[in-house]
This record gives sequence, C-alpha cells and structure tokens, in this order.
Amino acid sequence: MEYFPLPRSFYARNTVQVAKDLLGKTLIRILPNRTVLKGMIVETEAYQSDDAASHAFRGITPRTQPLFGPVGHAYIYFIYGNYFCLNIVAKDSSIRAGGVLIRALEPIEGMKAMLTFRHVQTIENITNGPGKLTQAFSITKKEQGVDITQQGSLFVTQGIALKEKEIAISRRVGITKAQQNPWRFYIKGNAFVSKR
DNA sequence: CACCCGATTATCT
DNA sequence: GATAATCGGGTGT
Repeated sequence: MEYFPLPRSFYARNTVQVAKDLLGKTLIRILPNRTVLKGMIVETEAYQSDDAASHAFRGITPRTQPLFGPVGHAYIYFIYGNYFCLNIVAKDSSIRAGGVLIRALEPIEGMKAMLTFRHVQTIENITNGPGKLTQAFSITKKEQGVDITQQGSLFVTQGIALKEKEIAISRRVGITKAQQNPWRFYIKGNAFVSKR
C-alpha cells in the first residue's frame, strides 16, 4: 500500500494554523509486524517557544531539542510517570521552536490491536486523550524524531475537509501558564474529543 | 544530590 | 468532583 504523507511545507507554517489544519487529517502507524493503525485527528493544541506553557519556553534542553529541530518530525515526551505524548514539530521562520500536541483521534483502522495495547474492551475510551492515543498506537520514545512526512512507522496523510463552523477553539488543557492563549482546537461534537 | 512538579489517567466518592 | 499513582527532567545546592 502506498500512502502520500503531507509534505514538509505543511508544517513550515504558523504553529497555531498547523494545529487547526491538522484536524481531520489521518495519523497512520505501521507496526513492526506490519499491522496498520489509523485514526483521524480530532483534537490538537499549539505550543511555541515564545509561549510560557511550552516546553521550549526556557530554551533548548536535551528533552526539548526536537522542538527546535526541523519541522515535520515527532517530539515525544514522557509525563506523570506513566504516559507519552505525541507532538509534531511545526513552526514558521519567525520562531525558534514549536509543536502541535495531538490530543485525540477517532479510530479508523486497527481497533483490535489498539484495544490490546490499551487493555480495554470497548473503543469508547481508546484514543480520546494524549496519553491514551500513544498507548493505543504503541508510540513511545522509540518513535522520537521520526519523520512524519515520510511513509515509515508514523506519518500523517490527507483526511476529510472541515468547514470553519465545524471547528471549536478553546483554552488549552492542563496548563497553568499562558492560559489565556486559545490554542486548543477540536472537531465539534466528535465523540473522541478528550473529556475534561 | 535533593527537591519539585508536570501539555495525564484511572479510580474512587 | 477529587485524588492517588508514578518517574524523568529541570533547577538549585
């Protein structure tokens, strides 16, 4: 099967705009055993280097290095002692670092494997949160830095077109700094948007 | 080296 | 609605 990942130019734009535009796109994971997992991106958040809520705000560190690197690559971090979160590096030339946190997916293909990774019985709660979707897609630090624009183990392809009125904008979840920035985007009414 | 805390989730009440 | 679980990273001594 041949796929057509979104080009690097898609990610070389304003981080907030990319976060919005990633809604409706398809995240594809090819496991080592060739199992294919697919999900539609239904919730995202933007984080930039000039944004106090971003890991990149205090400058480059060993952990945040990918955020300062080339766009279109994965930035994965470990949080709360248990979970991994997936970002895609995205920024224009006006900022040093930026990324889009993938917060929720609507499962499309490979649900059986997702259920196994998540240790649950129903699809209701398998990908409706940033830590849940990485578990369902078997994404860990091993995928750190993966090129999302190449047909490899993890990439994004075109999905469905959304109308402006189908997109909701809100404050980001779980942060204490820069809460005023409305940089969370999700598809209105979608059942897999994270709960709060 | 000690301390603090977090871009979360599951499991209570 | 509230909170425990859990540990790596970042900071300061």
